[in-house]
Amino acid sequence: MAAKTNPIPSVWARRQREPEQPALSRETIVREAIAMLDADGVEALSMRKLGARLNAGATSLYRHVATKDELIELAVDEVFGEIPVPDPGASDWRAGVTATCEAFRDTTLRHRWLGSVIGQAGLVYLGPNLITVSERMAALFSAAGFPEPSRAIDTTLSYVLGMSTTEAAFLTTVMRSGQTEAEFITGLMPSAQEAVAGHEFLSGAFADAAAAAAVTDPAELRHEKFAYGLNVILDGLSLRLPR
Amino acid sequence: MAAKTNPIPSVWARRQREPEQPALSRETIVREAIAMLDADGVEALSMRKLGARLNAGATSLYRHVATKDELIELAVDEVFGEIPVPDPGASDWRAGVTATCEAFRDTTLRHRWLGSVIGQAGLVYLGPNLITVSERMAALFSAAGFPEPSRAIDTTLSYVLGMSTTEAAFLTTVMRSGQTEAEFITGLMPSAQEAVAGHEFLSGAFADAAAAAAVTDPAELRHEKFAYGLNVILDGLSLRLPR
DNA sequence: CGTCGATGCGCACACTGTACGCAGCGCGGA
DNA sequence: TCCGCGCTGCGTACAGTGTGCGCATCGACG
Repeated sequence: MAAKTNPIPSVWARRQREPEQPALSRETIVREAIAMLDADGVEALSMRKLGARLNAGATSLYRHVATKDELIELAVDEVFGEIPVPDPGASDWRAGVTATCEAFRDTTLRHRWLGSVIGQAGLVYLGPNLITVSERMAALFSAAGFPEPSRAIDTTLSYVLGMSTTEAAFLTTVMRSGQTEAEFITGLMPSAQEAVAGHEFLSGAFADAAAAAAVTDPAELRHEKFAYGLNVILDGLSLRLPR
Repeated sequence: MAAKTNPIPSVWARRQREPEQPALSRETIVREAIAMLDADGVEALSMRKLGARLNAGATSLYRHVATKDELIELAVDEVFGEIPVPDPGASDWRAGVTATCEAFRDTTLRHRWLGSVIGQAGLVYLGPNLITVSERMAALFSAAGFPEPSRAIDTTLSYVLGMSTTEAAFLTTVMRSGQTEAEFITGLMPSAQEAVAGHEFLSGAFADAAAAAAVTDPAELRHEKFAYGLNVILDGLSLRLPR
């Protein structure tokens, strides 16, 4: 406080204080926003809290980012940058596409807010990283001989998006409950049981699911479910390969 | 105002005023909420505005609905009630599943906010109408002889959800622009062109898409894309039918 | 007629995104 | 060396949000 009311004696001492503090920049803002989103979800991200986290006022952020929505767009494209897509020729097209889809799923599960905001704004972002992912997937499908690579991309990514979003939302509610996934599931069973009561076919499916949950790690079950659907799609696609 | 400060003379006259006004009930609240959501999207729904629309105060709604999120849950399940699922035996299983998925898509496009809120809360709603849809789809797949109907359901619905969500988000931004879909697309082309410049495969796909857009109704193109992916999935599934 | 439960409402609180105008710093020109 | 200007950050302010709380009213029932 004394330094503040009388800045002269400490002025150049303070200059040297934090040479690594990069002030405010679009990159640090986006990075920290992603950290907050990862930690507490999309409704916990507020400009004031983000500013505080960067030792800045809320409105300072607006020098680097036009609006909160734009910030989120930037965050979305940033995490799309985490998705690696193998080169065609590095392997079987199926292996390449599978790896890409798995990476997409991993990213969505690592950043569980992705599903919500994509639901609000769609995949229409056109951010450079998403474009790169698309381009490399197109290369994969083209090299495999698919006549309409973009159709294949749309089909696969829609599936991956829908499934991962559902998974991410589920995991979010699990985490909010403070329980492990297995605990949450067993806790949910009574009401689920009741919900499917009287529904002939669902009761059967429910029984099967309960049996499976009793012996297998829930995360593994989820992954298996994801892989099943992905294989269905890849099978369907390969029927469309010429010859 | 006179009537308000001195209510006596008009009191029983006023009672007869609007005998059809059902006061406030959970159903009317949900219905009106859906209307607001349809009109202006999820971020335009506020308890105060909804209350005003029902000639009520904002907090009155809380007598019938615990929280805004719960209200949205109710709205979601309500619109799921619009999805008809044919009986097994009414037709080919493929036709039945296709009809269901088309209905799901139609509902999502009619209520374009669905994608956003499902992204936030997942398909974990367990509302009665969604359960009914699942049950009837399970019946469809079971009757066709699928050994694991729930796997088939998860795969198809994930795809439909992902694709419809993306479509809905796109349509929302189109509407916000005040243009028709075709206008919007042609307006978007320059920047899209620029975005894919330097990306070999995407440029090809872009050229194809532009050519197609020039001769065909965009809505039809979207539907075709949806149907393509759905057929891919159904093809993949039918490989899993026992013999 | 008296009471009670259900319903609606006004107020208040904490919090949001963001427009606006001011304060300070560092740098280019005189 | 000094001046001025543009860039950055901040404090204040405004309109709007979800919702807890306690009061007023009103219909039904004992």
